[in-house]
Amino acid sequence: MEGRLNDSSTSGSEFQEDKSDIGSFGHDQELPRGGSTRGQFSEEGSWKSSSPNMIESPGNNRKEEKELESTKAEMNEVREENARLKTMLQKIENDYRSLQMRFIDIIQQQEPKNGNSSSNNNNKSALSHENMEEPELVSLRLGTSPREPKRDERNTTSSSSKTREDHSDHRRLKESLKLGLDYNLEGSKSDCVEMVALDRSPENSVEEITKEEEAAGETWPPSKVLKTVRSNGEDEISQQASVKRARVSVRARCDTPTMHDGCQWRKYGQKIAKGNPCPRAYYRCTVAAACPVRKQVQRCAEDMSILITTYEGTHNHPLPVSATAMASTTSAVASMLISGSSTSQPGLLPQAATTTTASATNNLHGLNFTLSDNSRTRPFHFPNTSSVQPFPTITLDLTSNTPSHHSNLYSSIFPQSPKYPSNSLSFSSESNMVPTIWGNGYLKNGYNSTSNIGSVIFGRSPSQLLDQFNNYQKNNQASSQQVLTETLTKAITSDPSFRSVIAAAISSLAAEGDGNQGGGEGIGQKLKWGETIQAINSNPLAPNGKLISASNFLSQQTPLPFSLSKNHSKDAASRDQMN
DNA sequence: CGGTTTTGACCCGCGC
DNA sequence: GCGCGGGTCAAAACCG
Repeated sequence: MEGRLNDSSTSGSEFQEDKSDIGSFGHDQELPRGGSTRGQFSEEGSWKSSSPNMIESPGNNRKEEKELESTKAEMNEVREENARLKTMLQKIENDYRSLQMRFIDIIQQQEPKNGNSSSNNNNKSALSHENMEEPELVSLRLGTSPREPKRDERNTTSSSSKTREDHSDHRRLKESLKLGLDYNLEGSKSDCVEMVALDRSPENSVEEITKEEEAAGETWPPSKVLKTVRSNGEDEISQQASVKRARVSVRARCDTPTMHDGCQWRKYGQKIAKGNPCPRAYYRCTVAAACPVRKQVQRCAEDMSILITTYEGTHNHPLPVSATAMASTTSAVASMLISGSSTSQPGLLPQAATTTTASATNNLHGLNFTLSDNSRTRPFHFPNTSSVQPFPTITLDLTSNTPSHHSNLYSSIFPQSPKYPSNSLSFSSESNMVPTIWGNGYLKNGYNSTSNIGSVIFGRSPSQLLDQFNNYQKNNQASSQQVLTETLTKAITSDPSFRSVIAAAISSLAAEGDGNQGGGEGIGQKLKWGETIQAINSNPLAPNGKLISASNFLSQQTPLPFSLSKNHSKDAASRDQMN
């Protein structure tokens, strides 16, 4: 897979067909594994050419042998690194456990004092209290609350370490914990709702960053805000906002006009995009009036059965459980992109940043994803989307059973326009792990507190994912959700790579401090995974107490201070202002 | 009647 | 400056 993007960015669309099978190639999953942790594979012409599809002439055999050797060597390196990462993860888990215990102790001590002060505090107290009772039942909200960013400065040292420092400040303590990880008892519906009530929109967070407002999510209207920002020329704000606006694109086979992702959408526009006879539909989330989330839906011109849904923004409201799957997935993936695209690029993909190929592929413990830097290369045109991609875009491809095309679609579908010289991150369900499953519509009770829907289903083949997806669409039954939950739990607990991914997402969310991602995923995003959460939460911790950029953490184990890329923010900002 | 969809117009950025 | 294309707006039409 990895090679595909390279190919796509350098060779043009002709390669799409040839390499389309690479993804299903047996060791495809194996090779990338861990490769992402370094980006060593990024310069691999060798990497990609190891693919059988590349063997088109006898002369290639020799070359291929060499490449095979080098690839093996790389694999060994990667394995070693994987081992290191596992060790590190283990250590971090232990750290987290101790911190968690400490936190519980603190809560227990503080609880009697604070009693019933404010409603919010009540909520938090309740949550904390519940955590004490069942600390292992943790709900994870992959989005940071809008407010978090503000506290992020404090919390860049990680929520955990923060708790150590501020024993006296109960509220801050709780809030800091809320930042990267919301604790919640899954069993309590009301808790879920209230938790969400604490959520604030990402954009709000942006505003709050600058205005230090304490107002709740009322100030939301994103477009309004943006317009105001535009008029006021507050570039920084808009930049910050735009930085967050990574897009997550999901490709899946779907017969219906739009995928059922559990959210309510209102169509506000339709346009025929150049190069694709199929109209592109624009939807807004209508679950909440001011929800900034939008999605674009368009059929793939190459394969009409493939529906490309691009999500942008973060929900600023509680989501129905059935919607959290997609929301949390996109949020997590987007946050990975955001964090990785700016700061980690040099670390992750040194080659990508310096070579003309400007595209590199990696694999995250079997989670294939690709970082492509098209800032220098002119991505070949793909008929489906000639549209400029103002924001970094991640593609989740669930069409891996597609015999062709898709291999290169990641790069082609979302050619990073020169306009936005950032990395794009693509996931493929071709890997043995990954992606997403959707719920279908609302559950009867709105929020199903008892079903801890895993939003990301790993350890399944693409076809399995699709099957599950179809099941979801057809049946919309809690039973299948239960299956998913189990699958998720299993995957999470058994596969450190997933934990790493989630850790990346969380750490990036926390590290960004822009509070964008999260708000909304709120309640529903409760990943029931017991101790796994520990690893996730602790991963971001760097030795120096600072949060590691997710990608950096994953890629190099080297704690690097997180910083936002100005390039990104600027470019994205200009786009943002359009809204 | 309220919410959603449709659809032409409009705005904006970009490239030439 | 102009045209193009993407994205959004908003009035009208549609629907349950």
